[in-house]
Amino acid sequence: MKPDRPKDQLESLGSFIRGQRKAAELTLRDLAEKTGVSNPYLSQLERGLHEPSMRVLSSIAEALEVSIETLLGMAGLISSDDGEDGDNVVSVEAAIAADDNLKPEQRDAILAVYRSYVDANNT
Amino acid sequence: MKPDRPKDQLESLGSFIRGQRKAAELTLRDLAEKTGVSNPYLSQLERGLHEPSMRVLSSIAEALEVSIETLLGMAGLISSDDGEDGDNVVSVEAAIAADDNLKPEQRDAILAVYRSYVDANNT
DNA sequence: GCGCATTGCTTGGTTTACTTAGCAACACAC
DNA sequence: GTGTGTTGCTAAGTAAACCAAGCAATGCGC
Repeated sequence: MKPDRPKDQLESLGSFIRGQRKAAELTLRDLAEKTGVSNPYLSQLERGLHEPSMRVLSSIAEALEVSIETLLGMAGLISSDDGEDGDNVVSVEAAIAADDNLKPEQRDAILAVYRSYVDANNT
Repeated sequence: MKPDRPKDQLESLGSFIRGQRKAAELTLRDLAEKTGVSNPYLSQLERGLHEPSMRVLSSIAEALEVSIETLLGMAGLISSDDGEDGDNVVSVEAAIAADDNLKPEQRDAILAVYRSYVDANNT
């Protein structure tokens, strides 16, 4: 059984968002406009009543100028784990995905090549 | 107007997940069990038909042993900044070299593609 | 040939994220 | 006092995430 208490996490995420919003002297409607999320929903998020989607969360992160990792941490989703590097399973896919020397379409292309190889070898 | 291309992002996220799952030699049902997400929904995610919630995404990240940042990157949500640069060239090359799913000639081919991209972008 | 197990996928429904319209409370004018 | 303009919030509905059940296809043993 997982301890699983997303309730507190959502509340602290909400409080954090509210704090950041107030610090930036934004109203709910201001933030709604900047994020493209409706103000009533933002209100509910700040009170921990809902779990926002990635899209909403990243919009908020951008509007409030905090990193999305910070928000994810508050939501308890990045929590403990491995963030660090070291020797995590080095996968080609992960390395390519993380490589900012590549343009998105180049990433897709190279991944497609890679996958086609792996696929062919597995079948 | 936003360029609005969540479609491609979802598809590449899905492809990436599928690639990682295959690389780990897991079936959809295996992954479903590890993540607590139903296998039909995973199937749809891998085909880019839905945008997963943070909860689902982080479950998948954990099960596949990739960082959630990587998945967010594939989903186009971590987009811009994030600093380090330079030596992920090394890591991509290292990852390809260490990948025993690839045959030697496939390794060379993929490395050639990768280097040509990086080269083109740097000049 | 006939099972039967395992693969990925579709269908139909439940739950939950999210929006649009609107309300109560506190301001500052007049 | 009665506006008008804010603020945050509630209510009711729509859209989308997510699940349980089951189907078609492939593969292996008989």
